[in-house]
Amino acid sequence: MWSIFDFFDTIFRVNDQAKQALQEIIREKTYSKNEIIQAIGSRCRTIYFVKSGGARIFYYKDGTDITEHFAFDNDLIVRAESLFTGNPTSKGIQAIDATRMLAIDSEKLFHLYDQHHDLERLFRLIFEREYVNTVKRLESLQFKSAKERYLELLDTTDFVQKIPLKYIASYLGITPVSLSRIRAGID
Amino acid sequence: MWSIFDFFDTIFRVNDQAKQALQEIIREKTYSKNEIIQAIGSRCRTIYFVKSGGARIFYYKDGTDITEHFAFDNDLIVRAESLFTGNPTSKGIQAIDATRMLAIDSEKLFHLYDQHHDLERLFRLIFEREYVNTVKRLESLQFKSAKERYLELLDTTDFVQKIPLKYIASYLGITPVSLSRIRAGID
DNA sequence: CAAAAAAATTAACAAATGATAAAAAATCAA
DNA sequence: TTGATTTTTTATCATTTGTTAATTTTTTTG
Repeated sequence: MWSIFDFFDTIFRVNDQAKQALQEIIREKTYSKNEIIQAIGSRCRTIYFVKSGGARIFYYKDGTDITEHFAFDNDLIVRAESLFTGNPTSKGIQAIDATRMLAIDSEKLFHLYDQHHDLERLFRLIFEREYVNTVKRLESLQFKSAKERYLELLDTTDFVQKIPLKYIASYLGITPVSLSRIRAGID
Repeated sequence: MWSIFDFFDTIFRVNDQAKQALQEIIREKTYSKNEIIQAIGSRCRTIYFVKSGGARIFYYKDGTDITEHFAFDNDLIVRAESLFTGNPTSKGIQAIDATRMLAIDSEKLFHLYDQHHDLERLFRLIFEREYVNTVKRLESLQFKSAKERYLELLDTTDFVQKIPLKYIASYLGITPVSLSRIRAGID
């Protein structure tokens, strides 16, 4: 049977005690389409992995809903600026589809780091990967045109079909109208 | 006398053996203005902390020099997409000014993680902060206007005066001409 | 210091993107 | 299924940013 540990093992194989301890703080949760998983203004104290379905991190800028991040199969989803600082964040998490999540309480996990060096290493490596993804995305936003960014997204992300275009637009840093225009210009 | 450990201690206080082991792999290096510290195309195997002066991460997109990152006093500077993957990167590091750096060999450091849990924790926390900074910058690039981004940079970064405007322009994702226009429009 | 080179500004026009409104298409809910 | 709602597209015009080129200012170097 499939388990998140198959995925963890591809990153770093932890010893059995660590695995057991981690196992004990993992909970499975299900969300319906469009359900708010974590509210805007809350603190990030949960580390989610998408088991099925998908979710997004979003916030409002001048009343406009902006999608900052997408997550699908096996992807991690956390609001880093809160998780790693303890500060509340103006970002929320919402299910894009009917979604099953694995949820890890971050405070419990961080405590386990003291007893299980292996867990600290596993999650260090997981978050390093996430950090690298963020740098790549930065690069894309900094100097690529909206059209380039859209084509790149089509190219690198499976599941694009599952995402409403209005979410994709703000993710790319443009308006839905602009995205329509760009799509119309591609044959 | 001032030491980088004063800074490290504000993040996480490591035990004496760890401190000693880390001390042994720190080297001080000096660079002259505009000197290339790490060449484009190389692998990132060094973690730098700026002791004095400043540096930037840059790359070329369609022949145009783009600055991705600035670092000044006490700031960390690494090319994460290479450091954490082992892959070569198309980005380089250049001194903006006469600069003194503390340089840590990353391979040696990563090996020390096995013997010194404390060091793994210290650097995990350091890179988590850096990750949070990157997320903030992403937010800025995704939906703020060039003028907003410029004002934000003025507001949050000391040392702006030390940076040539051409570097600032590409950092903001705009051309130098555009930046001049924005500056002309501020009274 | 003076000449040369590099950086920054200004101007004029082009291209990309935003804003608003209306129409068409897709989705949702009774 | 059907009417209502939401999403996407299309169109028009405004604004922002890019491009090129010329000019001014600053920095570098002999």
